[in-house]
Amino acid sequence: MAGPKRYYVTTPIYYVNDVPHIGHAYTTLACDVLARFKRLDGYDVKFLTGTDEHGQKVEKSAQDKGVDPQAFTDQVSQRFRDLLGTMNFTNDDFIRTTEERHKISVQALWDRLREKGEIYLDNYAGWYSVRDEAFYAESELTKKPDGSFVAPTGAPVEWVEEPSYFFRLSAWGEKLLKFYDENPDFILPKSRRNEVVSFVSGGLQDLSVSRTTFKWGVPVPGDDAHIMYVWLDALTNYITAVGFPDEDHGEFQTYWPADLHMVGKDILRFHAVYWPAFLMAAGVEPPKRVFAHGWWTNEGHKISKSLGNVIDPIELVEKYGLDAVRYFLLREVPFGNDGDFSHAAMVARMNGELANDLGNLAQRVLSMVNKNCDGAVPRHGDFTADDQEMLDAAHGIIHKVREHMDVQGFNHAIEDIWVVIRACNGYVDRQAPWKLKKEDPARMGTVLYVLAECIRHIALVLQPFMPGSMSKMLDLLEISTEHRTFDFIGYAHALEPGRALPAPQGVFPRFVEDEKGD
RNA sequence: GGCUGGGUAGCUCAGCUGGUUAGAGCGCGGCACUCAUAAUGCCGAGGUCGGCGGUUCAAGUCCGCCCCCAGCUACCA
Repeated sequence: MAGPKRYYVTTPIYYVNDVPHIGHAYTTLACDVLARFKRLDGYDVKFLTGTDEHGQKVEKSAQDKGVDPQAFTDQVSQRFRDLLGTMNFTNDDFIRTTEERHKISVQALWDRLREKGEIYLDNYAGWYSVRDEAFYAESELTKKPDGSFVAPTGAPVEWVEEPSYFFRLSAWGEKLLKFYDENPDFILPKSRRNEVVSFVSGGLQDLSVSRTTFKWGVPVPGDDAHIMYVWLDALTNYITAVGFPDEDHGEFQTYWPADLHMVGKDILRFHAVYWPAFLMAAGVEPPKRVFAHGWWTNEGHKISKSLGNVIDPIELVEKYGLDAVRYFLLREVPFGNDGDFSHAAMVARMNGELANDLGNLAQRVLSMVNKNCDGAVPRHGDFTADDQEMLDAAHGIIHKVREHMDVQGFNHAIEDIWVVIRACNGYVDRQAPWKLKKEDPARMGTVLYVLAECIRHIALVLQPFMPGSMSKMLDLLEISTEHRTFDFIGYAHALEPGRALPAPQGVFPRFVEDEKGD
């Protein structure tokens, strides 16, 4: 092994006050596929997810239910842990901001920033709406005839001042811009990077990093009247999970800086501006990449709680099947863009690509093998140019997929795999093994062998996307579980002629509409 | 308003630093095949490449202006 192959990927920690929805599943899915891919590719992977459990809203929700915040978060964070199993996610750790390890970590980071003079005490002043429990910028307010101001929500606001600690973010603008410049792929996609650069170029103000208006959070060391700002608290989870503040040993040495923080576009700024600034200020290396993905709409409509059209990932899985959903979410849309979830599109992908292209390919090939080759991997003769070309295409997929995965180009990776799947179907028709059966049985064996090898490679590279289904497909080829990493790509580990195979079973059934239609 | 990215076949989109008849998938039409999950393969249908003007021997591909769409324009997460 040349150099350490390690990969650290994170999801945001999800706010426990939310109910898990498709957005959460989507973010974590992308990370899961990357984590699985890297593991199969020989990397030592750490895949982290978790829950953000502090803040005023949580405190209030707990109060409303008459339970203490810790009991409340214990309960609601479970919903996020349940989703992991439903989606077949393979996180290596699950962090909660209410854990002791995290409190130690955040306070250590705070002390570090304080010692370096990056945090100072001052007053936070602004227009506050008691009704909305939020501060508003003056530009957001509307002036009423009587001279008072009103929030965008229509709520009255008042000018309030409270003591607060501030982080000297204003001092980090130039350094951030230099960092972005030296690390052009730090923020992906490119369009998001532009937005962030433009935002930072516009100048930064110091950031209020403590609150005194509620208690549910990590206390500021040495000043219990203050609770740490939720984002400083939340972002730190990424280093807590690798053992911070112990930077000299164990996981921190192995995994930090993280290779990728996967986030939704709504929280890009926190990850691409505040977080690297906090870290640089504390003398800790920033992560290598932040990728901001897009949002889903539902049948063309924006998703919102008030519209009641929130998509529940569990319902999707029950209706379409887990791997079909995993496939759809990463196939349908160029990763980074917004996408639309629709029943019609889902069924089109399921039937057109999974059932017809891939499922049927495996079924037609394996049925012929089962019926005409004594139910065993066929023996093959010399390969023709056509055979060779087909095999080369199958062997070569990994290179293209790897390139795409390294920039989170999931849909492109899948597209390139499908090019080979379609080529296989074309090869089957061209070679017509059902004719060779009568004319040249030995040649038929060679053709079916080539196809079985192609299916093996296709299944290998698709494992990260559809682990359950590809496991079945590899079972049909009698590939042992130890022979399913990318080390087994190529001739050296080709199928062994004569090995008995089980009777084929369909891996991707077609989706049939109910009589009623929905 | 400012900044950024877009407007290419019915739909979703590729088209790198300008150069032969503008591509893919889906959908549609026709043909072939019958191993397979009413699956597959082949062929085709001709889109003023948002509009106008310009640079060039040559422009979706560069420049200018205009129209339309989306995102960003700081401290709820």
